[in-house]
Amino acid sequence: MTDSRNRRAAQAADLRQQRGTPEATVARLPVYLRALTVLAEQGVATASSEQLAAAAGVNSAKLRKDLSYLGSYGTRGVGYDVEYLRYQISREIGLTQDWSVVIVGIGNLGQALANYAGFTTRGFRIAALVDTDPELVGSEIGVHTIENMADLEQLIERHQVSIGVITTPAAEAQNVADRLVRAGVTSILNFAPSVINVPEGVQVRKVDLSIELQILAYHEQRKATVDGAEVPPAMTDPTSKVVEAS
Amino acid sequence: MTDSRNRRAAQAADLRQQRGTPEATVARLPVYLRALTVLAEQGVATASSEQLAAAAGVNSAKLRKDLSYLGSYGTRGVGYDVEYLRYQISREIGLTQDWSVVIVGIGNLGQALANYAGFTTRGFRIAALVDTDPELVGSEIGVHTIENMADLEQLIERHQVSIGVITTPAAEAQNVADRLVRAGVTSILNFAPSVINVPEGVQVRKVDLSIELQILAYHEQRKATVDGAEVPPAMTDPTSKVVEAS
DNA sequence: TCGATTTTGTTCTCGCGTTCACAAAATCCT
DNA sequence: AGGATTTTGTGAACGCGAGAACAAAATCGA
Repeated sequence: MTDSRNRRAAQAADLRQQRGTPEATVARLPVYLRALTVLAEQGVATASSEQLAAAAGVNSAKLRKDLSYLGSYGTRGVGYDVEYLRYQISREIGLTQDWSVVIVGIGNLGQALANYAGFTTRGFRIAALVDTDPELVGSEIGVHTIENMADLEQLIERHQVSIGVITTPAAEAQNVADRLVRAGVTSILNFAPSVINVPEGVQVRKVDLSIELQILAYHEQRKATVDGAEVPPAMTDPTSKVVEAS
Repeated sequence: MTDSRNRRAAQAADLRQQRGTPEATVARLPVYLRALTVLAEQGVATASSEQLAAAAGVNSAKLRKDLSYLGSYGTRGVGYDVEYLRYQISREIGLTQDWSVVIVGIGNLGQALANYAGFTTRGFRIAALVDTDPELVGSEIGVHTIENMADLEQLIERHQVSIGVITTPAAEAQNVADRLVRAGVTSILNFAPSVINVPEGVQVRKVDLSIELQILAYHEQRKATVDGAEVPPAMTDPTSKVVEAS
């Protein structure tokens, strides 16, 4: 009785006051933001949860619940004011201020990211491009000059960088991450195909092309084997006892 | 009674026989595979779930449960044979055969992906690079020649492409996806910053740089506001009605 | 002014995924 | 040979997120 009352109270507190927006919701806010931007460009002033959800590719109940974590920004019977909601989400995400980003490793991918338009759009600013290769250091990409990896710490301090993007080979990713963290970076976006360890309180997100492809391959194979019933061959005797690796 | 017996039986069936590997597990298999490859290169023949989990950056119980969906490939008291497990996971994912991939949109990102080494590694083969820009068509990237978008369908058929990678601007992504699907592609990896709709049975995975950055920004802001207690300003009168936000 | 209609915000239920904890198997040591 | 030790495989509990469903608010029309 007291129990159920407490639980209900805790749940209600969770929902709004206790500053706890679920991770799953946070991950969708940028999607809603983009959908709203598209609608705004089309001149739409007000949108229902149904319309918004369709534009964002999600269920409308889920969208409403997600938005309810930010506050009551809709109007019953009417919908959401596009501009207003857009601003509120921007504010919640933290795009009302600029974040300085450093890109470490200016290979193919690093260059592509440096040129990526979506990067420079409101909210993020490339503070520096960094590489170890003496051939690259000093050359220019767009408006940026590639800086020397030796100066990483200074650059981070000077430009107040809080977000680091790692586009180095896998072997160097951990080392780069360590240096970023030591220099004060507290969020890392890792494109290198390796797991990196960071201290508590540092956010890491990972983007891995080959993992994505492999997940797709898994489903492809499932389709193929269900249809054609082609079963992959077993490995030649799983080692006599357990080992004697090939 | 009969109910609970049925449920228990169903659960047991789920676990191994009913060919149902949970999505969350599937998404981690590539990570385990990479960890195993690293261990193999270091000459490690056998690894415990604890070691493997550390290398993959996950909890050991989770790893054991994940692997149990594939079968009993470990030895109690000993651990897992690295080469054997590596093969089993490869087989489960579907890397014992090659998958043909087409990349549509050869801008900065498309070029970077085309050159990406991890792409060509075992399991995936770039069948074609495609773009609409007449300036690009015919030029070469590595061993590949950029082909005309008009020939997309023919290329897909000729090379038996089952996986499409979209690296076009957002505005064209849906159109490209439609054409890919109509031509027989059943898996899509979408780098364009837009939601794409596909029919049932077609797998889509989305990689979005700016969404990742925004998620990081959210957490950065949370850290900043918790520490410094800096509260973002409210919007100037959010439309006459709706509110008058505090 | 009052009922009908629309659409949000929220409660409730269900299922999935994570984690704990332990029994079952395999090895090692005496 | 047999007990001690290691480590897997899995049953069970738990927490989070998804979705259905509905009550509360706001508008509209008569």
